[in-house]
Amino acid sequence: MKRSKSAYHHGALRAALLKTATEIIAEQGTENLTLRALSQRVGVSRSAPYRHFSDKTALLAAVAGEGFKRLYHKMQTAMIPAEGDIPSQFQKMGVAYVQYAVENPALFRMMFSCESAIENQQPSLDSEGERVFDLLVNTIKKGQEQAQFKPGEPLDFAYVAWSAVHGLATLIVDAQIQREFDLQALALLTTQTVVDGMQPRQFKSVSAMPMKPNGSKL
Amino acid sequence: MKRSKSAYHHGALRAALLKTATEIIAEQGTENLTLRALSQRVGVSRSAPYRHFSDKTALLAAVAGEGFKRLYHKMQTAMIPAEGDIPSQFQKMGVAYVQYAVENPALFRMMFSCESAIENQQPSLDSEGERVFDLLVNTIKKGQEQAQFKPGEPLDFAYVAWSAVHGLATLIVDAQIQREFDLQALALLTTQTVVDGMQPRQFKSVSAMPMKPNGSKL
DNA sequence: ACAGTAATGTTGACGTCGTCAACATTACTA
DNA sequence: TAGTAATGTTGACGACGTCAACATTACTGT
Repeated sequence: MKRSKSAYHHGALRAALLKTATEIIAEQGTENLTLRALSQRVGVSRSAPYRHFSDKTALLAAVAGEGFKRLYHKMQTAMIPAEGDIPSQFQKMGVAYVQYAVENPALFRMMFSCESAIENQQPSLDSEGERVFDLLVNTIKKGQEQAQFKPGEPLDFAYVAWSAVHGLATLIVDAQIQREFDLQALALLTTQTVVDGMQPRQFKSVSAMPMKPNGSKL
Repeated sequence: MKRSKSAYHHGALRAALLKTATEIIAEQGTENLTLRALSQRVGVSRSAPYRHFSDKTALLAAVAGEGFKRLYHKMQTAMIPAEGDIPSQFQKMGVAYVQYAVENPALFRMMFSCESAIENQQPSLDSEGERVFDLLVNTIKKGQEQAQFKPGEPLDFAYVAWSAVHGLATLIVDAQIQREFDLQALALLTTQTVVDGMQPRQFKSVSAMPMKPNGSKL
């Protein structure tokens, strides 16, 4: 642990690379992240990262994994204060999701563009993302048990809800929705609309129709 | 138009570049599109594209513009058969949107990742996208006039609806939702949920959901 | 304590890419 | 028909990701 003398070995290069890469991505965007510039900024030579990551994509995947971990944490803590009120929990998760994207636009974009490019990187990436999704599914299930949400396959509704907030986040991050807009209000309206759309019909007549439209694989 | 003799001048290079670029993007993804490979495939030398596009980004922007044009057309024709029934029009637009993304995953992704990178390319790119959006806003306005949708700023609801279908499309395109899933049904459920969420509070329930238990692929 | 090996970091080099300048060829217009 | 604009080509440059060969340090068993 002698950090003073010969600094030939960095000591915590992997972590430093992840941290600095995240910074550069936030500052200049993922497409402007260069392994050489990253290495230089960390104070190491250009091909040192290859001792810790098989290639650039693997490094990005690791950064994305960190991003998912933080997103998961943010969503989880956001829904705590709404304990008991499922629709409110639901809404707070969604707003936190959008907020995370607004706060980390380039990272957020990279998180979802890199996963499909990698297909099957180390499991951490997928599993982190799945934890967020499970959180959503479970909330929907609980809402259905409490008759706050209409019946139906929770997985399908989870995808619907995820689509709504993910779409809003993506549109903001891709500058399709100007940041001057009241994004907070828009996120609330989006989640509210989804919640309303999932609400069971108050005065139902003949509908109900426990739809199970998912008549295909999976 | 002597195409037989000396083919020093291509004649329609710009169009050929756009066409072939679209093909390569569909085949290998945008990140694997190379100006050199594109030029070679068109049968022209590597820096010929620079006579028609200031740089690679400009070419991609033009391809994206074509993509928006086709998306707009697909949505517009999709809603025609549902004339009069605003919610149905609404839903058909959304499903067409998702379907377009499923059919052109790489192009769809590029269309939205390139726009923010370019900021202010030629106006065609933005305006094409705005035409799609205007279509959505007008449909919502009409729906509100007919009391099919609850009152409120149409622009906000348009963003909500756009977010829902765009999110679904993005998640599919980014392989977050497996293609084995019944995407048609998911698109219908998504649009239906948004429509329900935008419905004014009332007692009667919506008629049966137009779910086709059949079509597993769009 | 120390040799030997694994881990980690460096340097040089290669191939590919986007891009530009200089040049060649063709189209078009006065 | 001359001359200029439009279009296409070639050579070159710098930046990038990546690898092989090498240098340095950490760590292990004895």
